[in-house]
Amino acid sequence: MEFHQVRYFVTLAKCMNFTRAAEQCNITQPALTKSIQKLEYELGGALVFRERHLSQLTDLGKLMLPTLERTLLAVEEARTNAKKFKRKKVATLRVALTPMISASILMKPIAALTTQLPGLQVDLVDAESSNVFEGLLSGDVSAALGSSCIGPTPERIERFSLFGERVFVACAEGSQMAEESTVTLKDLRSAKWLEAIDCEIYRAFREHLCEGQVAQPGHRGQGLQHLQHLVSANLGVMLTPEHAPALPDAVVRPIADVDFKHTVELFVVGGRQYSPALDAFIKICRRFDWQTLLTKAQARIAPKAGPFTAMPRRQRDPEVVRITA
DNA sequence: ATGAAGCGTATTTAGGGGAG
DNA sequence: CTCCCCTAAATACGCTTCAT
Repeated sequence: MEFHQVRYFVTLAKCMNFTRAAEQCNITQPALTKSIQKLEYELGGALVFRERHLSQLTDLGKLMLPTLERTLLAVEEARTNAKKFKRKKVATLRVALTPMISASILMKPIAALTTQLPGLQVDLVDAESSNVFEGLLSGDVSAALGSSCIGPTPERIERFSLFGERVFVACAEGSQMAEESTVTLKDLRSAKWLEAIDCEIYRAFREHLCEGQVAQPGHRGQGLQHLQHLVSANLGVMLTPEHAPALPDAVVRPIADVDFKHTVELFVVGGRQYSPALDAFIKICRRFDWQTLLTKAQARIAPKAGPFTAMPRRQRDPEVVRITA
């Protein structure tokens, strides 16, 4: 079955006149007749009762019409979309963020990207650490931002380091923990601990530093924002990366006895031909001045948090644990 | 180069309707 | 009732395009 046969039949079904249908299809009447005959032969029965002024669809014709109309619409829609895609009017770039990566860091890169590719649509989606690579490999997302804490990647995943940063603790303004300029692991062990679900940073912090002792799980959330609201309501404390914007009712404190650092990385599938949007996105992310962005983030929280380097405390643990993911 | 498919022109076939 | 004209659909044949 050919597409033009479908088009001719649908046109014929609308006007029920071979000559007029042919005119509308910009062909001659014999050409239309032949096409309809061929379609009828292929479908195994007449589609139209030829009765001059009283021509009408046969039962088979009536049965076929809705399906063939949908086919025609689908093909026309596909053609339109293909044309738009060629003109880059509806291109989409789908980027996943693991739980502790704030979308705020992507605003300037996305602005730069849409300047380069007007009409580009960017979809930002949440991803859990355990299935972010699955999403990349299946093509569900084009790129992902996550932490170096995520560990080894599957063979086909390519990773680009964007910037290194420290990980702090956020607590409610006015809470006991907020009174000190730094917090200790001991403080954290006795605090109500808010945890991000399926998050590589939390996993690294718990497994490598605290040997499971910190976790007195309180409430849990799927990402930064959920936990930040819980912190603002003084329902517990959370880990927060340096780049993350803080809510007004929360303060950020360095962990005195832990120098917890990680690297924010960009993940894509290697060996694939990148779309123009993904190619541009990778280049922009790799060239972007992340340090300026981090400095601004530090300036935002510094007045409350004090200096980021571990501050001497009256009763601090003797040894500073240093871990860099 | 060749064959298949699509299409166009010219012609044929078939039915409806009006005039004589 | 018959003939003629008009309209609609089908057929014959040839040309063009395209894939192999």
